[in-house]
Amino acid sequence: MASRRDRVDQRLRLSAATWSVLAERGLPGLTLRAVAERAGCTTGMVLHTFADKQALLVHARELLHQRTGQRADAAQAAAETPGMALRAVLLQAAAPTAERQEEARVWVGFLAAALADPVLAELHRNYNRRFVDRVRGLVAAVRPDWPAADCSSTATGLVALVEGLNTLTAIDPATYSRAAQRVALDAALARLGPAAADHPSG
Amino acid sequence: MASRRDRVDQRLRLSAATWSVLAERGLPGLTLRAVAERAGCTTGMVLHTFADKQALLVHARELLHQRTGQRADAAQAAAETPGMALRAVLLQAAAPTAERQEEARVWVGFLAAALADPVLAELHRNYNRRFVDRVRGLVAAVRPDWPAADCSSTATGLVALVEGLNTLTAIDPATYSRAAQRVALDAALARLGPAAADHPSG
DNA sequence: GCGTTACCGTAACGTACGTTACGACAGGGA
DNA sequence: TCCCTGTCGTAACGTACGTTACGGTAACGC
Repeated sequence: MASRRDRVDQRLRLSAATWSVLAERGLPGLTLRAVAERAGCTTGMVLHTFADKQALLVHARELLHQRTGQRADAAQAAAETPGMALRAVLLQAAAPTAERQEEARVWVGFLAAALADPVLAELHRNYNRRFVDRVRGLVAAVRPDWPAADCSSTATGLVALVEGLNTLTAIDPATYSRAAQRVALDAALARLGPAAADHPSG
Repeated sequence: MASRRDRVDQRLRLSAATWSVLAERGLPGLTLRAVAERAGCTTGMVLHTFADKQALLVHARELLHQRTGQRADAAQAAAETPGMALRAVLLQAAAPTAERQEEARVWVGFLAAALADPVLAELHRNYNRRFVDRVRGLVAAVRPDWPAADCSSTATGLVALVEGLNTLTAIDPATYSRAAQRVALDAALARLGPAAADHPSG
């Protein structure tokens, strides 16, 4: 066979371009032509790498999940105690750095797309439940004395809070600043007792 | 002039149809033709009532705000204590009745649209800040001893939680059931002291 | 009753979309 | 070297969109 270019790298670049366009132009601006232009190629190449638009969307969605998962892993691994790990994981999921703010916009875009696309909806549910599981595990580590049901409900509540901070930050960063997010998160974590609130730098 | 039909009623029906289509087909499915079909008329009539698609979107967005505001007013007025009012307002904003679940989907659609449309974004910010103000006032009524800054941060946190419950319910009603929402909300309200948690029926 | 005026359905226009077909080109195997 | 297979840019197709122009129609003022 001839000129076997790096397909994996191409898929990655294209889905990153998808992401970039989605963050900048929103869901209506996400067209194959815009993605191709952003990636520096043509729509022909895009549809040679992905079967159709949905395949591109799905891959970009998986990429988003992969990145958030890796960052959560890193935050969790760097923490010294379960309480700090829980706080770090939640904070990085909601923190509005410039890069994260772009991710929040992309997240909202995929959420809206998922409302009309069963495949994306299934992905979204799976990824979110995985995140809930992660948080539930950390909650259980912080409060081993709690029954499983309490850990579960606490986890869903914390995830909902983070999700809400995410979406609200995407549309109104002025009201939902980084400081406001931290305060809201620490207030929720205070319910877990002093162990979770025990953090050095704030 | 001739046959002065009820323009106000027409605008209301059309924006309701916009809403209905948005809930059912999502943002990509929201076309003038779909709205016209749902409203039982033609695109010509739609564009005689509204100047263009964005005007229709704006009106539908205002209608959504109006309905949520009215329901919040009702919940607040029916409560006997400030604590119960706060809980009722937050619960009705997050509660996944069938009608409310449709509203949650519409809300997400408008949110995604606002990310690419400055006019809708401005509306969204204003309406959300108004809701935060409402919640802040209720928090201050429940805890008059708290400084304003604490009431403010508590309000933003509660709104973020409700918003997160809303979006997550829209995409995954199984995980975020009505019961799960109530538990998460009551857990957050418990931070305000026993006054807010004091509710008769649950 | 008739002219006028507003209303709204019909039909078309231009554009942009996702997708497809085709041709040029470049790298291995004989 | 020649062929052959895979790659990707080009160009077009059909469709659906937002929007506009136009004509018929029904109600008021006189």
